[in-house]
Amino acid sequence: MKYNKDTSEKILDAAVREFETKGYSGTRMQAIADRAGINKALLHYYYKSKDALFQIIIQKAFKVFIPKVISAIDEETDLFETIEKFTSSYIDNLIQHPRIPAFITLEINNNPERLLGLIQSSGVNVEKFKQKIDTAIEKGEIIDVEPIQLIVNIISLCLFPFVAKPIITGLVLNGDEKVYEKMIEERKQEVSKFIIRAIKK
Amino acid sequence: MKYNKDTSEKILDAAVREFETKGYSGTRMQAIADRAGINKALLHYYYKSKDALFQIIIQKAFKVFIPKVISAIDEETDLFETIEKFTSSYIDNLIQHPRIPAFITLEINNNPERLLGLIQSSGVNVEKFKQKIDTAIEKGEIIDVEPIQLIVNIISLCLFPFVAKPIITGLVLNGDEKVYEKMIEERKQEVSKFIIRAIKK
DNA sequence: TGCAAATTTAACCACATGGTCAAACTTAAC
DNA sequence: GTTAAGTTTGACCATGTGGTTAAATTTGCA
Repeated sequence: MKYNKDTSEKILDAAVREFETKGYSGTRMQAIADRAGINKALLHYYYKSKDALFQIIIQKAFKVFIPKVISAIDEETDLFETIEKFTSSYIDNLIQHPRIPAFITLEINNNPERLLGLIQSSGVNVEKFKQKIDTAIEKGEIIDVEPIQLIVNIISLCLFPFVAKPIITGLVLNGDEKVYEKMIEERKQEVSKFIIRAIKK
Repeated sequence: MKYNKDTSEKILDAAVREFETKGYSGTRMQAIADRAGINKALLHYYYKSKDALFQIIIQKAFKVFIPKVISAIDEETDLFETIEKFTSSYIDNLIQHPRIPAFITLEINNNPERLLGLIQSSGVNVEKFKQKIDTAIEKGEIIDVEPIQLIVNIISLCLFPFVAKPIITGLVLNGDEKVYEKMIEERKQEVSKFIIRAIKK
């Protein structure tokens, strides 16, 4: 018998919760242990250091997203369908893991090197998407846009509502979480409609 | 003679730098003192605690933005002009204070209560903007959109590129800061064009 | 110049934090 | 039940942290 899978999972769950809300430096090993219902020494028995635990969690977070992102872009469909598939599946994924964007934002601003390597080596390929945009422009399907601007727009519209959930809920929606959730759900359709309307000839 | 304005400013500058990049819990009083070229006791002589210093900096950050945001929305112009004025002046402001969005995002996810009160009491009024959108729909100037979705879209397109600067620069722009700056500069025009094209009838 | 107030400093404190360790406990196989 | 490996624990340590204090230095002004 080796590591107890159950305990190991419990720790990971607890650590994700703590890191996602408090960030790396705001998270206390004691808090993770408490949340997992174990003691600090056991925590260090399973994961040798705070840094190691953090690294593992970041990697898991990326594994959730990157493959889906890639598959949407890679498919041999036209630009409009790509945008539709990408935004809806991306937002859908984000609904299931809503705290990840804020977490990544937090940490990438704090320690860009640590995360950038991870993202870059994960195989996301923006070039392919740029080419699709260029092709659509040549074919006269969309207006003449700067591919980078369009890509930034798409990412912004998908991600920002998750990053800024407290601001949106508190400021625009008077603190109503239900309205927030409904709005996000609608965005699975609305975002691509909005984008396509903005670029279609 | 009372507090030395110069020293006080130097401390504030240093503190802003530290808090903006490291967040509240990641920031060390010693680091602020070092950056300001003074020692820790003097730091506490000017600002009684880390929390107090942080509070002052947040309030300053808000004072920079809120008034400009309000003035753009308040003007008695039509929706299209409001969007143009708002996005270009907002992005322009962000260019001058590029680290504030990430800073606010970090802290609002960490401690929503502390910041939300501040924002809410600052007099930002989303209702006025909603009404402008409703009016434009009634007049048939724009297609039938959910005002909240449009507002979230506008904010997302303005803010996200600043929040996610390291991701965009690293992943989409191959680490080229100059390209990033050029792209942001162009967004002062591009964002409103994009939005208006998406909603204009 | 002398003095009182403002400013700056080095040394210090209490406490929190990440991490360790040897001992105790569980478990499954023989 | 004995044993040996894996698992869990309380007590502990070194260091880093925000914050204090009393004494020294500088400053403006009579």
